[in-house]
This record gives sequence, C-alpha cells and structure tokens, in this order.
Amino acid sequence: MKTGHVRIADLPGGIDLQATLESGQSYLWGRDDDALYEADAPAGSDAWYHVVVDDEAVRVRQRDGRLEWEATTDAEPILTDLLRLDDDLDAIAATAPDDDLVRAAYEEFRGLRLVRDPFFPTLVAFICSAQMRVGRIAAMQAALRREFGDPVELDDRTYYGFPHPEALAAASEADLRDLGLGYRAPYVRDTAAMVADGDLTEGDVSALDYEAARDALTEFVGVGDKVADCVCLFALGHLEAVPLDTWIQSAIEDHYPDCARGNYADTSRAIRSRLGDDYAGYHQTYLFHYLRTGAAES
DNA sequence: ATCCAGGATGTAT
DNA sequence: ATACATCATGGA
Repeated sequence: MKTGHVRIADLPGGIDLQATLESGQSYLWGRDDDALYEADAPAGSDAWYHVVVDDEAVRVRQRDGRLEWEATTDAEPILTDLLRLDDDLDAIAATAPDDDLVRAAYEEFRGLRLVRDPFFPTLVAFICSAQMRVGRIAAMQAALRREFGDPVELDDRTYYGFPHPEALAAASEADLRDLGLGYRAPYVRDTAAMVADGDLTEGDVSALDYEAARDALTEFVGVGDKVADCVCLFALGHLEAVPLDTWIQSAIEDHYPDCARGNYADTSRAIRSRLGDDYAGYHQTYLFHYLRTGAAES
C-alpha cells in the first residue's frame, strides 16, 4: 500500500471533499463508513472515501489541511484528474453572476469542485437517475459495482470497480431489476450493449463540440437532453453545460423567469448565458447542491 | 394513502 | 415540434 497527501493550500481555491463527492454529481465513489447520502450519516467531514479506476483502488480523506490518501498506486495523478485539482477555483468563482442565489451557494459550499468522471460509469449513473433521489442513485451504482464489477484489494478491504460495458450488456434485465433499477434496467442493458458493440462510443462524442455532443448522446437508450447534459458536464468536460433537472427548472421559475423559453434547448442556452458561457455548469452544480440540501432555508 | 424523486419513451396531434 | 400517459420503487 502506498500513502501520501496533497496540501490543500497548494490547490488554487482549496477543496471541500465532502461537498465535491456528496453533491450528486459523481456516483463513482463510496464512503468507507457506508454512509454516503444517508440521513443519519456522521458529520463526515473527515470520512474516508474510496474509488476504483483502472483496477487501482484509492481512498482519501480531508484532514488537517490535507487530502490524505492510501492506494494501490501513486494516487496523486488519479485524484488530480477525478477531482479536477488543477482547476483554479478562485478564477472560476470570479466568473459567477453576482446575484443573491449564486452568491449564497458559493458562500455555503466554497471548495466544491466539479468532477471529471469516466464516461461509461457516468452514462449509466445518470440513466439510472431518472425520477430517482441521489441517495438511491448512489445505492444503485454501489450495487452494480458489487454485482458486476471487478474486486480490488486495498489493505484489508475489498473495493469494486464500475463494471465494464460488456459485463452490463451481458446482464439480464431481471438481474438489473433485482438491484432496484426498475424500468431503467433495459435502458442500462441496451446502452451498455451499444457501447460494448462500438455502435456509439466515447471517442465518437469526445471530438464534438458541446451541443453536438449532447445531441449525439441522446442516441443512447434512456438518454434525453438532461442526462446527456450531465454526461457532457461531469465526464466530457463541457463546463458550460447546464443540466435542466427539476431543481434547476424551479430555480429558473423563481429566480431567472426570463430564461424560461418553453423548450429544453432554448432554456438551456438562456440560463447558460445568464450563468456565464464558460463555467455555467460549474455554477449550476453549486446551485443544485445548495437548493437540494435545503441550505437555502437555514 | 398520496406525492415525489438530478426524466425518457412511445404515441397521438 | 409539442402534449400526454406510462414507466418501478422506496421514503416522507
């Protein structure tokens, strides 16, 4: 086992690990205390989080001004990639619109970083997200890893990587329904088959600009504009993407009514412009977390 | 019991 | 292009 740490003072704008990993943007991670998104979860500010990428296991916690990590390999490049440690959070925050809602969200969760998650796990997670709460989405992804993923040992614990497309393509619809996926089960299976068969892959969409990528992604089964936007933002690095979910839709009604245009594409462009064309998706993630956690009421 | 959750799909217009 | 019903499942 290798260990190390990243000094948070060296990260431009710092980091809030819990806000980053428990804001409903990434479903790649677990918590060692198994309390991810649980209502009775312990304070959690220094909880261990774990992830498996490319058969390497990493666990990390935020403590004493550091990101402390233990891993099967040097975790620093992995953390830098997944947690976007190279983003200048101060510079990004400076592009946020100066209104009460965005300002409050940044004051509450300063240090929240966008993630840079792998393509296929993000695609599946957000297919599963339809009409689901974040806690159950996370539980569904953990179940998929446990049932169909490859185990990796780290110290005395076993973690599981997200299943390869072939593994989910080979799963039966009944197997997936047993994990609580409901009507999303055939969506996940059919989309996994499309990726496994090479019908439409990350390579095909990564070369496209943002809106073209979003349109292409809707070719997957179970992927509409909103889920495609989540893949664009959290996996493909299109930081201007603003997924229009129920929370953002209501935020538009309450705070940006002039951005409501009656259809997804035009409303998306309007709110993107309002939030700033370069980092609209970054600011959106702060708003989503702020609104969803009810921090606005306290 | 009824409503809701990071919506998408099939069908009718 | 837009409007509508339908789709599982668990928690409040």
